[in-house]
This record gives sequence, structure tokens and C-alpha cells, in this order.
Amino acid sequence: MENSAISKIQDAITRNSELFESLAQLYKLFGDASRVKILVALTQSEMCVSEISEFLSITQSAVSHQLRILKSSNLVKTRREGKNIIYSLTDNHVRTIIDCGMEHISE
Amino acid sequence: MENSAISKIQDAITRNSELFESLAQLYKLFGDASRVKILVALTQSEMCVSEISEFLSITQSAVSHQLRILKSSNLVKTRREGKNIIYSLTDNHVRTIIDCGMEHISE
DNA sequence: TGAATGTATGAACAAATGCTCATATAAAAG
DNA sequence: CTTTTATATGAGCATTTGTTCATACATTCA
Repeated sequence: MENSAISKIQDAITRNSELFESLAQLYKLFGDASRVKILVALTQSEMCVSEISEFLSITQSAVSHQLRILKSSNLVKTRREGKNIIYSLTDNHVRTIIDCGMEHISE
Repeated sequence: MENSAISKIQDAITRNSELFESLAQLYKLFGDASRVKILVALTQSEMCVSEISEFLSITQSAVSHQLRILKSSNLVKTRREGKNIIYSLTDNHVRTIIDCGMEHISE
């Protein structure tokens, strides 16, 4: 009775295990201070690497490493402009997800 | 001109650094497959530890460890019912955040 | 062409994370 | 009480993660 409701939930989760692993993988991208700061910045404006480096207290190298992660996960995209590589958000999902979390923070 | 727009963003992020660290901290909780699965399950129904253990392929001990993390972060709460400890979501934010991520996955 | 500038990459390492195993705690059942 | 059942906790360990340093790559400028 009650029990079967629970086991349906258990089954659903087991069956969609990979889906939830992707979900975790997505959230993991937002689960680092440097990366969220980068993403939040990009919700306001596209930026080049050195501009991003200026407000993170890590080296340019570290920024590049993080940007590579974000790019390979398709959260950000790039274009070259002279000497600079300009990073921007791939789509609006990032904005939505950040807003979602912010709402929880400011309870 | 353009430059001042960027530096305002940089400043805003620097000033609110702690806020974004909290945000990252929040997302980190969703950034593990075991934990999201637990949270997703709890969006459907409250459950005791052994029920949660049944669909995660980890030991009861590991489940308890994860639940402790979720509880100390106030995402879940507990009540005792006889021999069992029943876990449930503290509020609806978890649901909202998960839905938000799911929307990105199923683009 | 050569120097300078902006970005990317690989190796190395410390810190954090998630798990298991063994065991403790707490309530229930006998 | 004693045993059983459900959950929690601590130690130990392997893996992952985020960073730095050194250096490579690519474009611009002189």
C-alpha cells in the first residue's frame, strides 16, 4: 500500500540513474566558488580571460583551467577578438540556475 | 566607457564574494550523484534511511554520512518513528532547484 | 622578423571528498 | 534484562579537485 508508493520511487530513480548522474555533474559545475563567480560575471557581460582574472584571486592559469571545464561542458562559448578570447554564456539556463540558487540563499 | 561596465561587474563580484561562496556551497550539495538521488527521492516522499539505501548502490553507512551532510545544511529534516528515522525535505527550494537543473539537462 | 601580450596546457601537489569497515548508540521486541 | 533492528559515527583510504609553476601557443605590434 504505502510501501508500493515508495518502491515506485525507488524504481524510478534506479531506472533513471544516468539522468541523475548528469544532473549531479551539472551541479558540480556550479559547486566551486571560482566557477560560479565566473558564471555570474558572464550573466552580466561577456568577458575575456584577463578581465575574469582580475576579480578572482587566482592565477590566469587557474582561470583558464576553469574556463576549459565550463566550455567542455557547454556552459560557455568563446570567440576570438584580436589577442583576446572572449567568453560568454552558451544560453540562458545558467542565468536561471543561478537565480534559482540565489533565491534559496536569501531565504 | 565599455571598460567601466566591466569593472562594475568585477567590483560587485568582489564585494559579494561570500555570497557566491555560499552559492557554490549550496550547489556542491547537489553535485554528487548519491545526494541528488536522495534529494530527488525526497521530493516524492519522505523516507527512512533503509528505504533510501535500497536504491543507492552504497552501504547504509554511506547513506547516513550523506544524510548528515544534507541535514547539517538544512536541506532535509528528520523525525523519529519507532525504530526508524524519517527524512524529508526542509522546504520546497530543493524541488525548485532540481527542476531547474532538469530543464537544462533535457534541452 | 622578433618582441610583447593574451591564453592554453601539462605536471605536480595539497586539500577535499565519498566510500567502506568496524563499532557505537538507541529504541523495540522477546 | 537481553537481543535484535535501525541508524550514526570515526578512522582509514583511494579518488577527485583546484591550484600553482613552468612553458607552449597564437596573435599583434614594432
